[in-house]
Amino acid sequence: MNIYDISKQAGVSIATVSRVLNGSPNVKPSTRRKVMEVIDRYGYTPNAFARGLGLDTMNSIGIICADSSDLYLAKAVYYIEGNLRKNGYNCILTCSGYEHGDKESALTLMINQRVDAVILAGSNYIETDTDRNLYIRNAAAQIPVFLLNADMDCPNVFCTMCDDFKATQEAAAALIDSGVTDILYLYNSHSYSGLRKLEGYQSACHMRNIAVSGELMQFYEGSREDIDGVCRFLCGLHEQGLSFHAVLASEDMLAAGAVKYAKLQGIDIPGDLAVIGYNNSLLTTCSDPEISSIDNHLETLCAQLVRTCISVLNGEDMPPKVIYSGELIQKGTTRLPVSGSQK
Amino acid sequence: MNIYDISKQAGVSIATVSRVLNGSPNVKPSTRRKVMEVIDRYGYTPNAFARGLGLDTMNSIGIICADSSDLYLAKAVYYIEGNLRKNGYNCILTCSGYEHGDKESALTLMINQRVDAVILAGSNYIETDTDRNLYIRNAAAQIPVFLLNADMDCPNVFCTMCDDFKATQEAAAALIDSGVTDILYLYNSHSYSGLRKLEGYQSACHMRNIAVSGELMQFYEGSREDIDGVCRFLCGLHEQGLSFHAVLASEDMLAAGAVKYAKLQGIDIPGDLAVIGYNNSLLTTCSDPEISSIDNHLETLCAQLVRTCISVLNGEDMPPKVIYSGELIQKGTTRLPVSGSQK
DNA sequence: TCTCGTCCATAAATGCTTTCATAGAATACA
DNA sequence: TGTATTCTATGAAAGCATTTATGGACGAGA
Repeated sequence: MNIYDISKQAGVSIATVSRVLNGSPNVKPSTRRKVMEVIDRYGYTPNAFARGLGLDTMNSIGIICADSSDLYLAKAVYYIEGNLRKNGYNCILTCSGYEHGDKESALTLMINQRVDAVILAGSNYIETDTDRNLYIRNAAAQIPVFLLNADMDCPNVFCTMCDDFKATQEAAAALIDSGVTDILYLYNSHSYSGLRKLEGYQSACHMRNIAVSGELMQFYEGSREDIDGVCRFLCGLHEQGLSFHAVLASEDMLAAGAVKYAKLQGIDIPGDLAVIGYNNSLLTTCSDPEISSIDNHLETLCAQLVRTCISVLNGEDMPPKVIYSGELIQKGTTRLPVSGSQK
Repeated sequence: MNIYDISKQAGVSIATVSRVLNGSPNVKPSTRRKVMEVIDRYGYTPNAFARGLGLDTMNSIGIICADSSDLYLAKAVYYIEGNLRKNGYNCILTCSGYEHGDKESALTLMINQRVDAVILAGSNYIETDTDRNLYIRNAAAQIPVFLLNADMDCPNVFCTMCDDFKATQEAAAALIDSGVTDILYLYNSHSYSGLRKLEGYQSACHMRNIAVSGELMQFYEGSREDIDGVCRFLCGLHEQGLSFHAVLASEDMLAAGAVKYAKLQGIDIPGDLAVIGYNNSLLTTCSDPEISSIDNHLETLCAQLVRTCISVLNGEDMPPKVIYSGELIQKGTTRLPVSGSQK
């Protein structure tokens, strides 16, 4: 059943059927009714491929993320998909993993699929070595690229992000102001935002005239799901005699590991160890005590990102960067004066 | 840059370019080289829409789930997407929410997008009122439909599931055998698998000659993210004087709430309260003590589902149902003899 | 010389959108 | 009231970029 069949049944040309289908105003009401009646009778829906060929779009947008099962990225995908759907777009999802080459080929595949735009969810697509971002520049030469929580200067690349630097800096400063000078910064990603957070921590130390010790910046290499691994990792540091009275983590799961570690060692939280996570995810309320965490307003970020995306696709001029602030949500693992989260 | 341009540059016809592109054997090696060279030089990739029109497929498969940010469904989507990608398919993701009408329209949209097949991830697509499953039957009349963790008898519908009934039954039986006769069954979904689990609980009670009390089967209506809400809910039951020495939950987040409740009330786990969750998700290791949980081998399920899907698309005859067993993973919230998890 | 196989070009088919042209109706003007 | 002008509604046909069925040219083997 194609547009010819419908046109024949309705006694009009295919052009008229097409006009009816696409809501063109130049159709006599009686004709429209006649055509609609036939369409309904046969339950006809236009062939999306043919439509795509003619219009050079199928209204679909690619979402690439490293791992959509990650608590944070899963939420990002969910919010992005929902907003896109409301705007009449559908989403092609690909998980690229964390390997550089795989990220690149995922992007190429998307472009070959002729998506209208591509969204890279998660900052690990941007590297500090700018040469390695070349594949994104190449992609942006073909279709608009939207980055969530990453920053890059490139025409046709639009960034929507949280100021992770500032949020971490403020949190660290608040910890220092509360009297803790030995904050362990714990992170598990060399991604763009991962590094920005690290810099925020360092900056706070500098501002407060505290020496930044390499030992107090620890990189956790284990799986993102292995909370016990984090716990063991911290126990190891403990045994080596490393002393710290706060853990500032780049991700909630690391903070959850820190809480476990403290309990195992009989360390009082937040009395003897303050813990701050990042993302304010479900994990923070599952832990005991609940974990204080920096919320970077993911839902807002995603809504804004999609808004930018839609506007760009509509040919509007859009700012290349939109930056939001993060906010420390205090729960059971800190006891800081509230000003810590204010700007 | 289209296939005509390439054919002109290479001095062959477009048919030959197409043959080269699609790896047809009937091309002289020297011709193939010549064409490939031009293709590489111009970085030509065939237009996916035109290809789709000609072949009536773009090798894409729809994944519909209620909420891809849910811990469990996010994993499901991740595993399914990964397996499909390995097989050369790409995924169009839609989150339908839990409303009946929205589920139906999501499915219709997918079909109009001309996906090759559609995967419904999560059992809430199947309802006990079979009339309400009509939309799935209609969909299956057009393209193959694959259900994860749900059961339905319908041509062109293929089910891959865990035997949630048996897994819950065994867990409940093990609890009873350990001396607990007042098990609170806590659930938050009337979905197919939600009900199967409930029946498993009831069956175990029957088998062990324990009266099934309506009060001991509690439905939690709150958000799937509100662990504290579950805690409050249980505190409420406690205050009403309901007595129970085990919580068997249909989902880990409910179990996490139960653990919180016990701590708040000073109830010893697992001594005075055993807790069993379902899905064996990240939440189980975040909680303290870690939560014993039924693992339904989601990764295996998804791999099998995709295998079935690919086979069906290749025209192979496939069994309409594949059923796996669940397994109780004991952690800190139970102390049962190990045989509980064996069949 | 006939047959067969290999390799490739021509052309039809896929199902839409859209431009262009035009018939007829409606309006303007004398 | 008749003619010129504009609008409205529609059809014909030209894209869009592929795949594939058909058949022809050519060379090799019998």
